[in-house]
Amino acid sequence: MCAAEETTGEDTPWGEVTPEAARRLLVAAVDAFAERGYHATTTRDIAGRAGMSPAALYIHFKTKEELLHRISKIGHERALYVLDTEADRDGTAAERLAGAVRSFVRWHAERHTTARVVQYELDALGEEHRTEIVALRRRSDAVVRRIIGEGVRDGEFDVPDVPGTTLAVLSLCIDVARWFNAQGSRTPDEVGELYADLVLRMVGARQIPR
Amino acid sequence: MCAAEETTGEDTPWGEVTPEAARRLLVAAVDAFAERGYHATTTRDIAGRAGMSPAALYIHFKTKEELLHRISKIGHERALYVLDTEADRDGTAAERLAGAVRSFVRWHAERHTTARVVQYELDALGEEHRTEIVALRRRSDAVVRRIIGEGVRDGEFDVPDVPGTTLAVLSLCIDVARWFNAQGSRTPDEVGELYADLVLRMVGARQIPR
DNA sequence: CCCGAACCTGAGCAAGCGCTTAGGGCTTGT
DNA sequence: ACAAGCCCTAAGCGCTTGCTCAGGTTCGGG
Repeated sequence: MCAAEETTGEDTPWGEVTPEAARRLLVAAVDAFAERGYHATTTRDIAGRAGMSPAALYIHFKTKEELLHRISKIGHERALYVLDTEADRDGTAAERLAGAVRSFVRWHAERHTTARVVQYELDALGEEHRTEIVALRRRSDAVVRRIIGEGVRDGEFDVPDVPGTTLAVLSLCIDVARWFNAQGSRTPDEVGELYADLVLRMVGARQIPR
Repeated sequence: MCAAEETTGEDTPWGEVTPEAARRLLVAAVDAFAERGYHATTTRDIAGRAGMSPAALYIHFKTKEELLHRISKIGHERALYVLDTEADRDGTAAERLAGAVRSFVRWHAERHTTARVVQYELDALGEEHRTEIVALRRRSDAVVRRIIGEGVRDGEFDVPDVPGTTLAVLSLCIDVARWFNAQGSRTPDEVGELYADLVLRMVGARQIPR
C-alpha cells in the first residue's frame, strides 16, 4: 500500500512534493492558511508569496481545495508517524505515553504553522477528502488509547474513564498548535517535557520514569 | 465597573441584544459562524437563516465584522463570568479549581456553538476589536493562575511550573468547544466532571475534595 | 385622518473571487 | 538548427461577495 518513496519521517519538510515549484506553492499556502485561515486566503495571495502569477497555481494543483488536502494529508501522516514511532518503542506504558506526548507536542510546537492548518481547517475540505482525513485522526486516537489501556491493565495507571482521558490527552496536545508562538518564551522541547509530565499525572502514573 | 444592566449571568441567551430582530440575526450568525466559519459565511446566509433580506442586516449592524465582535464580546464576558463566580467561592484551592473547571467546561460544552465562534474566530476580528477581546482572555488566565498559585502556596498543590500548567488547563478547557458534539455520548455535566478530576490530577492535588 | 419614526425589501453596484485560456519563452534530445 | 514538451504569464470570464439606497409597509400619537 505504501511505496518506498513515501518516507513520512523525513527530515526535509515537504520533501515528497515535487516539482520544486509545486513545493514552493505548497509552502506558501501553508503560511497563508495558518495566518489567515483557508477561506480568507486567496489564490492570488498564495501565488504571490511563491513569487508566481495566480495562474501558475493551477498547473500544479487542480483546485485550491486540493492544496489544502495535500497539506492536510501529509501533515496528518507526519504527526501520526511521530506518535506511532514512540508508541512502538520498548518500555513501560508510562515511558511510552510520556515519549508519545513529548514528541507529538514537540511536533505541534515546532511545526505549528503546518499543525494549525492540519488541525483547524478540516471543515474546509470537501466531503470525500474530509472522511479520508478523519480516518487518519481515528488512528491517532487508537494509538493513545492503546497505551493508556495497557497501562491500566498492567496496574501502572489509575484511569476511571479510558476513552475520556484519551480524548483529553489528544485535545491537550492538539491545542498546542493554536496557542504556540515561536516568539514566545518556551521552546518546543520545554513544552513537550511539561506536557509529558502533566499527562502522566492525568493518568495517575505510579512513578515518574527515568 | 459593571453597570446593573450588564447582567452577564442571565438565563436567557443573548437577552441583552435588542431589538428582537437584531437578536434573531445575531443568533443566526452564531449558528452560521460555528458551522462554516466566519469567512465562509455570507451575509445572505445569515439574513436567510433569520428570515430576512440581506439588506435587513445592515439596519442593525454596521458590518459583518461588528456582528462577530458583539458575539465574541458577549461570549467572552459570559465565560469569564462563569469562571469568576466559581473562583470567588469559599473553600480550598482544590475545591475552587475543580468548580471553576467544571463550570467553564460545562459552559463550553453546553454552548459549544457560541464557544466555537468565541474561541476560534478571534483572527477574523479587526485590529482594535481583537485587542479588546484579548484583554478579556488575559483575565481568564489570571483567574486560573491565581487559584493554582494559592494552592501551591498553601501546600495543597504540587506544581513545578505554574504559568505552564495554567496555560495547559485553560487550553484543555477551551478545546472542548472544538470537539464537543451534542449528538455524542457525553453530556456537558459528565465532561465537566471528568475534566475537573483530570485537572486536579494535573496540579497534584493532595486529596480529591468532597 | 395624517404624520413621522422604525423597520424592512428589491434591485443592484463595485470589487474581488476561483479558475480558464491563448500564447510565449526555456530547456532538452536529436 | 529545430521541434517537442514543460513551465509560466497576461488577460479576463462568470460569479459571488459585502454593502447601499430608494422606496414601501406598519404602527403609535395627535
